Amino acid sequence: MSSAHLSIGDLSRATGTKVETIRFYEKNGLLPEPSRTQGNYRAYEPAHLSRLSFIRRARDLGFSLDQVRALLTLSDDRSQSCAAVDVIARAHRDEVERKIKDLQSLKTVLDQVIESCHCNIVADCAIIESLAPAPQGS
Amino acid sequence: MSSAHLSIGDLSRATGTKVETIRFYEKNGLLPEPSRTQGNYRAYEPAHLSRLSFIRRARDLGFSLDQVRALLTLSDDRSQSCAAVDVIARAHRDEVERKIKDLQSLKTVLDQVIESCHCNIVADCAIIESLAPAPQGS
DNA sequence: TATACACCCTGTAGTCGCTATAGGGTCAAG
DNA sequence: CTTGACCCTATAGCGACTACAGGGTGTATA
Ligand SMILES: [Zn+2]
Ligand SMILES: [Zn+2]
Ligand SMILES: [Zn+2]
Ligand SMILES: [Zn+2]
Repeated sequence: MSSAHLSIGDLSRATGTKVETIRFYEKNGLLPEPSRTQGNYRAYEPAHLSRLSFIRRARDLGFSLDQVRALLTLSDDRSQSCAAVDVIARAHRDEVERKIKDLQSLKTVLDQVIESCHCNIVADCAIIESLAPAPQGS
Repeated sequence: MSSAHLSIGDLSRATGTKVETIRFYEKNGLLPEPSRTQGNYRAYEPAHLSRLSFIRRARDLGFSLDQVRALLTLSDDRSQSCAAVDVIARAHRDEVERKIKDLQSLKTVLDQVIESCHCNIVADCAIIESLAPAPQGS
């Protein structure tokens, strides 16, 4: 029946996840504890592999571990409304959107600062000047 | 002469930096240790305030503490060429640019995933489906 | 003078999502 | 019988703070 057990290294290779990370997910309640072999090795079922793939895809999409935990719980109760799923996904997208905007205005400032530097000595450097609040002298 | 000493709270209010963060900067060599009062309180000079402002502005622009440290060192030796300043600033801008691109393609995927959800039950949820690698049955 | 209160001190531990050791045990092949 | 790949636990580190715990200081007021 259970001849198809997978080692932690198998899961690692199958999902591109470091072995330590898989153990970390287990310790943090994202991946259920598998059974063990005689030699105390973790022996995973195919369901573990599915679950780990789910976690990794969600992580690749930038969901936090808390969000992944919530998504996993939701996906386990398949008769529920998916409204809660939608809330999590939209909240995450909004945050990504906000980060993009923040970084874009940051880049605008950086571009200006860098543009203003004419590569003289530090005393005249516009980059440094833009960081320093006021010249110390006078 | 030195009647204008500033307390750590003064620096905190003047720069919008938490007191603990100021002590953290000191411990990590970004802000030099100030003299102390009789009661062992930190007593800052105006130069400390300038330096802290510099740090904060650089942090606001997203420079890492290592980069800030380097910028501070460069700004202290005002006769140097500003080429090194330029290198740091451009490297940072490139990284910001890269992050924007990464987040934009991430957002594209999230938009697609969210768009595909028609708010039925979890069993049919396109968001969950896009995370799960394959249905367990069959 | 007591005491309340705001402020300061040190030191340590927590956050997030891993990653990297240290110091061992297991298992199959040669 | 030893090598080597794999596995185990436990702990500490990353970056950049933040949040205590458990005190001390300094001043205004009842
Ligand atoms: Zn330049
Ligand atoms: Zn310059
Ligand atoms: Zn929906
Ligand atoms: Zn849905």
